[in-house]
Amino acid sequence: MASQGTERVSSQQLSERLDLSAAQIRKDLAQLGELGIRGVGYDIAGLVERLTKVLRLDQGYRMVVVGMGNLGRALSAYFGFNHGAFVVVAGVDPDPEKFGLDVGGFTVRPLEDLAQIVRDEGVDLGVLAVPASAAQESYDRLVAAGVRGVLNFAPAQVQAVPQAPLKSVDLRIYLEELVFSLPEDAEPDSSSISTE
Amino acid sequence: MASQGTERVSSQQLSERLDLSAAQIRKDLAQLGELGIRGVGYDIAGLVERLTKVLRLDQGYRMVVVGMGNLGRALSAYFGFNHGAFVVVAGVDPDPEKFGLDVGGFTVRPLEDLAQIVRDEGVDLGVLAVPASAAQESYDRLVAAGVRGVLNFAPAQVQAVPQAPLKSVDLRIYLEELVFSLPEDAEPDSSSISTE
DNA sequence: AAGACTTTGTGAAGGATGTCACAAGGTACC
DNA sequence: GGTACCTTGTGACATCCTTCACAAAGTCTT
Repeated sequence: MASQGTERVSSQQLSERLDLSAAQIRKDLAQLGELGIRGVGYDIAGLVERLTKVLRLDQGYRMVVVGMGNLGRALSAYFGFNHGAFVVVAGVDPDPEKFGLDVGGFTVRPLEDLAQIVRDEGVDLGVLAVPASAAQESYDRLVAAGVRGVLNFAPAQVQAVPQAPLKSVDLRIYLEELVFSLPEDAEPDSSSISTE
Repeated sequence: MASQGTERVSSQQLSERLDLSAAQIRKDLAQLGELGIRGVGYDIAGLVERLTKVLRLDQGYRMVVVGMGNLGRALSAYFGFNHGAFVVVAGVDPDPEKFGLDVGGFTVRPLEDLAQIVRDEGVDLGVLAVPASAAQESYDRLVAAGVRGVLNFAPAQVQAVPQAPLKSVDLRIYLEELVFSLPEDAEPDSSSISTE
């Protein structure tokens, strides 16, 4: 909305866009202070500014991607092209054949250089795009190198420490959620689920 | 657990693994019928079987990936290697330079062939790995071709029809959630959030 | 400037969700 | 077989979250 030049928005309009009730939106936004003006609505620029600050997106975050396979390269491109608060500054891999490979923006460097890269580049966050078997070790390396948080795409249980929060994203879950939301075409045994 | 040969599990053990209360797990599982045995716990094989059925993962799902850029290829590999309920059977792209490109398992085909591919290959689901600007059109094409559901990775608002549910995954959200969970090192203006 | 119309912020009510605690049912060991 | 010990399933309770409804506050038109 802001990029389209709109100046104001009502909770009613937001509710339609976000598929929430208008009351819900007002309650939520009121938590951040009195952002709206009665009879008028919310100032979009003001909302963006306040939310950006509350979500801590008013500062930049520098990231390193661990694992430069298909997923690692895809994530680098996905996050790297972003002109927002996030920028991928480096990618590492244990495979020597990948060293020096250009992935648009930077070249792949050895996993061993991780600590040095984090220090030199001022890296804040790590992204795990490694096989499940290497997830825990990679997380530990990132923490030892000094990152403040880690986003994990490996389907593995990783034990985290409080100094470096871990957020895991298992893409298969979304496929499972999707098939569960599918309209069921004549599935007779579903009656046992929806008991009262 | 099943692949490790464990036979039984208690709600207590599950609660530690899943970071939920034991009572919560019992309440949830009890919804699916009396799966456990008092004094013993839950039979893992039985749980897996019941959950697989309830989540509708007892049937296979064939998928086509639209957009064979970095992300499309990564997702194909990610989902395709999966020996579970999901398998990627084809990938399409509008760019003629990509036609015939081998991405492990299949070769990239023209976007125009989509309808035919869905018909011939018995495709159930579509995966959108296209730029945001092409998301809506790609969704419409998938629906016209006859898929039953779509998983969208483009950061765009896509209007869906009830016959083909849409699930959108915006990877940037997870970065934002991660930074929000970061321990705040001396942020003085956060006091206005946690009022009372 | 007065009245009709909007739209926010918010107490109160209602609904949904999670926790507690215990009876019922099962195992294991002597 | 009896006793001590587990563990599930579940009503009752507590807590959290959402919706409702309306006063307060602003705009616009005449």
